[in-house]
Amino acid sequence: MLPKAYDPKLVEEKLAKIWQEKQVFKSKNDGGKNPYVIVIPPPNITGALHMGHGLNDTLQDVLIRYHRMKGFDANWVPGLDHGGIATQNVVEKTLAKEKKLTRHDLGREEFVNTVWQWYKDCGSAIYTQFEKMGWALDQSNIRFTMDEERAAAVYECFKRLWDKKYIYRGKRLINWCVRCTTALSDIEVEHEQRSGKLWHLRYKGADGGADIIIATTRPETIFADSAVAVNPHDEKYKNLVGKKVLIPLTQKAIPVIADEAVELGFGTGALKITPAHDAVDYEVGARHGLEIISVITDKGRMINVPAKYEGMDREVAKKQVVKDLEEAGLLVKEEKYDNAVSTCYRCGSAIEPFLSEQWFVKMDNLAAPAIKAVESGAVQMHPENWKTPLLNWLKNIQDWCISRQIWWGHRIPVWYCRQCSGTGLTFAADKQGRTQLVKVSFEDGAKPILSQTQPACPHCGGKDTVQDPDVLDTWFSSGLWPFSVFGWPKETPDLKHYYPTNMLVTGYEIIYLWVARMIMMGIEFMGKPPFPHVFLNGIVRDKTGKKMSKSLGNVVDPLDLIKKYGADATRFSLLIQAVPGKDIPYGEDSVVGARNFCNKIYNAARFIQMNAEGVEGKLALPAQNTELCDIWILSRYNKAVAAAAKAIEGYDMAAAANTLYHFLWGDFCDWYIELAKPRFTTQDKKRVAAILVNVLYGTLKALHPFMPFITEEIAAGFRKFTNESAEFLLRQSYPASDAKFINEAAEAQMALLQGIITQIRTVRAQFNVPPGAKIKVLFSTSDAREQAVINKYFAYITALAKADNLVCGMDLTRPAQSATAVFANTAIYIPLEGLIDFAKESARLAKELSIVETGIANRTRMLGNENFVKNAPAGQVAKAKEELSQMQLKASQIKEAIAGLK
RNA sequence: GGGCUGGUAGCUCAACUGGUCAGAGCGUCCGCCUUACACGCGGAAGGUUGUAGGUUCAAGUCCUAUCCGGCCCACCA
Repeated sequence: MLPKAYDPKLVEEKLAKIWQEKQVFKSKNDGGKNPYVIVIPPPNITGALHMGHGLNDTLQDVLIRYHRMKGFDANWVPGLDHGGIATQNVVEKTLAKEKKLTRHDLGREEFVNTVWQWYKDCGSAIYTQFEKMGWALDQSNIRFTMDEERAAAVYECFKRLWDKKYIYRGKRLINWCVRCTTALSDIEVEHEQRSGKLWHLRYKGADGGADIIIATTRPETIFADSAVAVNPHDEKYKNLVGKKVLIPLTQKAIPVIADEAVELGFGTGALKITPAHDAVDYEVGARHGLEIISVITDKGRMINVPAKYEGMDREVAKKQVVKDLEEAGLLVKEEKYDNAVSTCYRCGSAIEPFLSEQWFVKMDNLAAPAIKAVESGAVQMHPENWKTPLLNWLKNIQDWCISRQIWWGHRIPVWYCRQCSGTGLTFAADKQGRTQLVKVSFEDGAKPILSQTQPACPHCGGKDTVQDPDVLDTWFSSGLWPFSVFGWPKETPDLKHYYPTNMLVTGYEIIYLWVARMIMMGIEFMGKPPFPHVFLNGIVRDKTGKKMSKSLGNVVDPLDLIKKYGADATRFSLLIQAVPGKDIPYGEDSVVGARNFCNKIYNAARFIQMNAEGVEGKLALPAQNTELCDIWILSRYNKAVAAAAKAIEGYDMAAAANTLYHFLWGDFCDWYIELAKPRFTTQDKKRVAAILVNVLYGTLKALHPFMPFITEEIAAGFRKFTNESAEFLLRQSYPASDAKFINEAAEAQMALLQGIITQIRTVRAQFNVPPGAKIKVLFSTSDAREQAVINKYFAYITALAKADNLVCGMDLTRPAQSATAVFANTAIYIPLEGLIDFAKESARLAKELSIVETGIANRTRMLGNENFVKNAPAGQVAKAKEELSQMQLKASQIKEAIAGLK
């Protein structure tokens, strides 16, 4: 005898191993089957997987397993992302915590080695999680964005873009994170409303001219001011344009200029122009040929400022400058002001607009065909409402800053010669006398060397070449993922067979960072978009709807859930809430519910097994069935399976999971199994067992993509009754719905019986009839068909409503001392001598009556409205008529019952 | 400033192209250890579908306005 409760621990670990050993997840590129391909959004190696991965990858797993069972060569390509800045930050933090070292203590080479070691540890932890979650990922086939093949792809991509002159180096004002000390691309910057202050400062007129008051949120940058700008149409300042004013604290004279960028009416109408530290100012400065003065270093410290402030942190300097301005009487006003602060998406520090030399990719030519692909529907977003934002982004695309001043990542494959100037490099000695790369310029025909490994200089033959110190944006390599995973640029058989992929499943928060880049790169290098469909999943939030974050302490760890409830329950709890595109508020109660469902499946199987064991041989589904509940369950089953498949194909996993959940728990367990119980002692035994086994087995297959472990485990025990030869469900076929089993008439008959049974149960509960007591019931109907059904299936009512001595006839009289219920056209009389509470019964009936009367009134009004009769579809009118007559009958029966009470 | 999105039972969410009495899970209440399952069984209570108008024979579903959330994009100091 099996234990009463399902214990996932006993099966999950075992099956996860067997699946890998027997290579159940391996795809076979042998031309036999159509491919169905999904490349995994490679998780960053920044730590353990979280619930977001749990959802995202489980959705992919459902699609992969479903298509595998549908006969496709389903290939879910596993892999990891090196994660650039994010990973470097994590490793640096660990290093600081564990060894009190910085990356500079280790030096670049040693640090990079440390990260590789980290990758090994963190990576293998992630692989273990893949297995524990039951994801059908072939572990022998893992890719990593930094492995050799992917590095080759990155190099090839860089080279081709360089050759097309899409990649260039330029001095620009870029987004700089002073904590990570690196440049970021525009989309790596987040905007956050922070409460701050707006200071009004007095800039005195030079040579006795008028003063100007400007408003700024960044007083510490006044030392970098090159001008004060006003709107050209601003009457107030018209006479001042061309004059000079003095920067407070330094008395440096700067011109007053007119520029449209200044908005009339905002603040004081005058804007200090600081080209080196503000994007707008940079443009204004360019238009007016202003001097660019940097006063903040890459670490966020003050430089080129009066000695007093030199070396101060920018935030400290801000306070000091305000204080000094106040003392100098030049601070006119200080007001509260909320403004959007740009922050680093990796560490949250305030971004500093920073003038520096960086590598860029020119994007407009890459975006154009991607726009076309999205507009034409060659790439479709699900849900569709993301199409517009994606298009808007592509249409307003900015050049992509791809260089990062960090150590972990693909090094920019550009080399310079230290022996000649042919590669565009200028060197100088720094304070310590080390030779530093100071300036790269490809003007004057200088050409750098593109190479993955150290080359000799093609210009002078010198061997003293040095590689560009920067690394590429981590998204540069992930943009190539859908084809780099198949070995591109090599023309491998896999590349041919599996590209383009069928589907991308990812979160909407990385549409621009990743999805858009893949589309552009795929078209550029492969000639085709990498996938026709993008399925966007929501974010898993905590149960109050907040984003899960370590700082809030509301993070749920999938591994904990697995330990407590099993992987199937963890998966199912996510899937049943996975409405396309919607965020999921996640609480532990949902996984408890899913765990209970697992137990329900297990126990249903246990029960069926107990009763099927005695039966010899196979249990084929009977071709002909005459018993109502058999016909009914087969009809329900075939409908459920069809609905589940349809929902999966529409990416509505919540609908699919719900359908199967309710079919199995409701129809199958609550009704069919209960009706089956008494039949085990009759001639019907083998037939019932056969239907139970087959419907259960089919349902297990239908559920397998959702809960792979428990379904595999149970199905394995039942396979001997079936004709299945394949050992694993993944190698068996997804159940097909067979229309010949769908029987609306049987479902209607069964619905009548279910309704009647429920009515009787309600009455029993209402009047506290002892659960064991059998009660007599009379059915009085005016409908011959209903009479026939009830008469024929007395047994169902006896069994499920604990009734006895049933009598069914046309228009019977209501016995005294009985409770009355009405279902369809049948009145149900339950004699309850001594048990009945007349007041209670009267109240119950009155309530019932009022509901029915509302229904009657509605339908009478509808049918009395000639526009309804004229305009509504004939079916609707007939339905209303039918309902009206039934309700009228019901009302009269209830009235009669009320009148007869006593 | 532009765009997207949501406001449905105590909670979390469903409801296909407008058409039964708006559903489920959890929670609550009542009764049950009925020989698969108390991680269970049976039953009940609970909703003017944010608000105000409109279109329609018919609206949670379409339109307008409005209030309250959430998100994304954008160079207003």
